[in-house]
Amino acid sequence: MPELPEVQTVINLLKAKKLIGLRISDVNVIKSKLLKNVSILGLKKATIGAKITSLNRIGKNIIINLSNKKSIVIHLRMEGKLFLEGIKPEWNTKHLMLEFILTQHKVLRYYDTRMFGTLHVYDQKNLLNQLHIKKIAIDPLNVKFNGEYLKKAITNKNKPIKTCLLDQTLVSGIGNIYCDEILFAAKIHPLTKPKDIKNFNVLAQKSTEILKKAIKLKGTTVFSYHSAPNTSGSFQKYLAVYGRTHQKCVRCKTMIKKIVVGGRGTYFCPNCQRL
DNA sequence: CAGCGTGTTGAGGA
DNA sequence: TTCCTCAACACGCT
Repeated sequence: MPELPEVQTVINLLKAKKLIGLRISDVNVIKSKLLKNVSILGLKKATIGAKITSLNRIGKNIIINLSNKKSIVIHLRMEGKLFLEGIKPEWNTKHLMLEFILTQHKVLRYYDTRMFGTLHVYDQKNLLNQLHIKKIAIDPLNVKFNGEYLKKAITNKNKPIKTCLLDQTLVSGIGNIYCDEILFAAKIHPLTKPKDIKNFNVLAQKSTEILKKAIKLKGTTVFSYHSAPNTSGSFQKYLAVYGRTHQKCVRCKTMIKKIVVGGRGTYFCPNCQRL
């Protein structure tokens, strides 16, 4: 379920395992469905021989910058996993889609059960002009993100606040789980229309606060998320509403309700979060 | 066996 | 044109 904290955790772990500085010596494409704007040959030409120089994140996208001024952009979507391993795979290879063979006997492997993930290759100088990258809004960790930004971005929208927070072109990084947690923390009903929101500052603060805490805890492990083999997050211990249908609200003991908003399962406390 | 799901896109409707 | 909703993607789990 990688949302911003899980994606950031993946990046943090890749850095901790010293991915930066390694050179790509070969590429094995097992399932080419992952490749979106390059052929297998194109990917090989663009990456073999290049050194990995830096890693960063745009919204939920992982950006791998190379010494030849190319960037590999990976989006994990629902179930993607990007692990830095040794020669021997440390995960079920049934869902292995791609391998970057690296120096120092390391292999960067991409696994994806549902094969929804995407990989693009761009020239670094063109990266920010690519439509699907350019349209991604700032995330709640950005210094420019605050109540005023949020108000400006969403106040004229006519869809539920929950749907707005999930729209990556308005604010990036938030997914279904943290969205419910943020709205609970801010005491806002998920169906509230943006024009009825009184305190955008609280909403913005809670967004930043919750994502930061989740990064500190290496993300949330529910469904199948793992940031690395043998590495789970622990934020799930702090989930206040997500997945807690028919359990008591941690604040007021009212039963948590589940509804569908914009096609997504949505958990909230009918007492703390009123329309 | 049927239904559900963490994310995003694009088709179609208003 | 612009905004919004919802099915579809592919597979494992309950």
